[in-house]
Amino acid sequence: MPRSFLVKKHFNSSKKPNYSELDTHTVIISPYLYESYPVPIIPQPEILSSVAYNPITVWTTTGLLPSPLPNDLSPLSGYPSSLGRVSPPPPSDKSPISDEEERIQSKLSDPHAMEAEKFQCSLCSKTYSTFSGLAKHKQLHCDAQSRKSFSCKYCDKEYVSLGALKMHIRTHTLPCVCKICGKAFSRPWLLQGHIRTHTGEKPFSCPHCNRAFADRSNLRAHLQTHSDVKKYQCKNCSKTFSRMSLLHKHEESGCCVAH
DNA sequence: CTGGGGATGGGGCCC
DNA sequence: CGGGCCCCATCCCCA
Repeated sequence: MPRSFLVKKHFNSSKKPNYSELDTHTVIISPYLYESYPVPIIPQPEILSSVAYNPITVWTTTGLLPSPLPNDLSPLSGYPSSLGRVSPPPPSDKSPISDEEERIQSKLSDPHAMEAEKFQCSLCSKTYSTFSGLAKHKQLHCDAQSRKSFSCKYCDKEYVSLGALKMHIRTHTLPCVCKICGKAFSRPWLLQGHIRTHTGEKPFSCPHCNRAFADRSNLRAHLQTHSDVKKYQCKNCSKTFSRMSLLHKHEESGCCVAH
């Protein structure tokens, strides 16, 4: 489910950035974050398989989608397999237009080649028996290309800004690696939050009770339990819930059907 | 089945 | 433009 209006679903008419510049390097969080963790009981990432902990290689070497972090390497049970949700890469790499123009030029100079092969669009792989057919098709693409669009090479998502795309690509490359358990994250602050699960640090305290939380969102969810007013109401039975997910569960359990 | 905690993902916003 | 943080959402697990 897209959570941003920036995400565009349509797939053609994409503008490809220079991915060699987008691929980010592994980020190791400052060692002081690990100081309160007594003994690393799980192998350090540097002695673990580079295949397992270098997600970049997963897509570039296979082109398909095995799980970047095999389940048996995940030290913490019950992780939602977000990695498994990653969509497979598009079937073919899109080559620059200039390359294809070169190819077409060489075909024009070789009539036999023209008969033997079809003209293929570099953007959507559609093929045409004639050059003019391809040219017409590409005109449509050019119109579409005038609308700014940056598409991900790992999945079919598109973004209106390069920055948004770069941020998204981190969700594939997962450059932030936990030194303790080797789990990889897309952003440093996600890793920091994860490290708190090792250290037990809970910086977010509830003002109404003694509970503390490692994550602000979880504190916010907890605060709802102190509130008399539940934010989420079932449209059918008017029952209210403290969390959207609880309302969804309620609806899925058949309330809406029953009414 | 319900409610709540824990962990995580990911786009947006601000500096 | 990038990093850090915010906010929302989701999933899993357990009582």
